[in-house]
Amino acid sequence: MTVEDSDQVAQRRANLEELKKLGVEAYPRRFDPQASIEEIVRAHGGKTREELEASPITGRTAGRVLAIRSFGKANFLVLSDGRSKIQVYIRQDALSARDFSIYKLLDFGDWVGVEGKLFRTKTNELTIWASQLEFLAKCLLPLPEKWHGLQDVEIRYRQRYLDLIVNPDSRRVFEVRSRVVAAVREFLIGRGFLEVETPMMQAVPGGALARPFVTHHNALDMKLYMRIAPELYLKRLTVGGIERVFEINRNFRNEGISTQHNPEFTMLEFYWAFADYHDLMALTEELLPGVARAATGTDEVPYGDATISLKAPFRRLSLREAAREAASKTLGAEIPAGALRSREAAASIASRLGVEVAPAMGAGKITAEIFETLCEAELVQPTFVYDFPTEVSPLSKQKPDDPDTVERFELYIAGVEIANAFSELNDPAEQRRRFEEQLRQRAGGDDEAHAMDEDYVRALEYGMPPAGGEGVGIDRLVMLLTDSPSIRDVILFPLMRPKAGATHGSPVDE
RNA sequence: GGGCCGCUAGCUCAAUUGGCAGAGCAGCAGACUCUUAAUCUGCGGGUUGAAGGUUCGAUUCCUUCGCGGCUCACCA
Repeated sequence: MTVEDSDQVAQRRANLEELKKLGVEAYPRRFDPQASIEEIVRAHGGKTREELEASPITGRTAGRVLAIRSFGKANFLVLSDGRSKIQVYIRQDALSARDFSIYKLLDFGDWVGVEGKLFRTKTNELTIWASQLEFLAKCLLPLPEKWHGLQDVEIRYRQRYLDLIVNPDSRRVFEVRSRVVAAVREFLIGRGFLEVETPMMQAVPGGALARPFVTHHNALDMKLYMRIAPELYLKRLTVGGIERVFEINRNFRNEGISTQHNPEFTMLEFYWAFADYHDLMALTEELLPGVARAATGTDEVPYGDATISLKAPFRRLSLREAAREAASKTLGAEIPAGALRSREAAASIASRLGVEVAPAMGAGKITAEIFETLCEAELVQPTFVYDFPTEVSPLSKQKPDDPDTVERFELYIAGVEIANAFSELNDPAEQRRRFEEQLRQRAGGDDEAHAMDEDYVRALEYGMPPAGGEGVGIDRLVMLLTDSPSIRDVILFPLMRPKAGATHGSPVDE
């Protein structure tokens, strides 16, 4: 039996028909609430019974019916606007016969508008004593149970609207998310950054090492890629003289799905002319605690069993040193400094650690693998991991005294990479060499290696100012700030495999 | 893609060794003029994710498939 033909739905349809017979419009055009439920509760929730009697207040609001408690001639509704709830007292002798008939035909989930004086019941609950009841929309399908709510995570993700109706915590997560994005914008705009939008569909997908989604433009008959990063476009804008620029938008990567990965995810990227990666660390130490306070009220957030302090300064850890120390500890033998610089030594250490080494991987990539395997999960409190091998960083600027190392850091919190930043490579000749090296990697079977982008190199030839650039995973930041274990908990409509027979989202224009 | 786990009424969950598929909430009928998980009385509600197999008999055991969760790999 499907939901749609259950007896409960038949009953709801019958109640709707009864309403129509009474001359009640089933789907009226509008209602004019004087205030939302949230606003009424905020404005008057602190008033005592005596205060409400002394200076009567009329409330006019609307919401979804989440509970009905009936006593014959005296009845209570609970209305919700998704954030707050308010009780409505439905008394037969206070309402017109029509309005009381509407009450009797209500089902859980229906939308109604009410008007009446605010008072406190014997049990001291703020309540609207309804003098008017308007029917606003029918809920034809039964809602999840009122006490346990909706537990089935699959339905929570597929039918987010149900989750939002019955699980206030879910609503809270997306309100925090909205405040995070707003706070990031405010922070950057306040420091002179210009917000822009760059192409989501690109002929050459670049700016990250990842596999793209492919699509096709009919009129131009050309292959297009959903972007994996906005990086190369934003840096073109710094060439154009936009010295501080940022974008908050979606990236698309055709890779696995996990608690930390959704195929489309939201990224902040910003570029700051005349700054380097040290400046970016300092800015990040301001940005994150500020955003946390704006979104949640605190910069010390619970996450799982841990309490994460986002207060500056963050710990700093050299990637090679972290990998060397962790490997020494795991193997029980001190690895000499510099050993990870040699491919032979690095490969030997990796194989002893059980880290897989592909033939095309150089010392740098092997070191990065060792770091990810041994260290990542241990970095619970905010930690800048800095100075990456050049091999894994084709767009970053080298250190002046060490061409095998670039000025790059990643910020780890709760074992997860939250941000990735570097001093931007702006030497076109060196950039071309890096792209060519990536092409060799690609020829060697690495289909995540970076593609050549001739126009980007040309842009650098016009002169890009020295700049620092950083990407921050907004979804992961929101996970952290809402204590959410899965990225799907912070994305309203995460990608799900369609159910067999489902028509939702099927293409109609082919 | 691999491994492990799950899928039973609208929702949340039971069901002993393989032996009549149940409860609470929701729904329906009734009582009740301040309840708040309201209460009380009575009544309906199932292709146990799908298809096969074993068996006198399958929610239970076996096979395949679907969807999901966790995890490993890849990645941010």
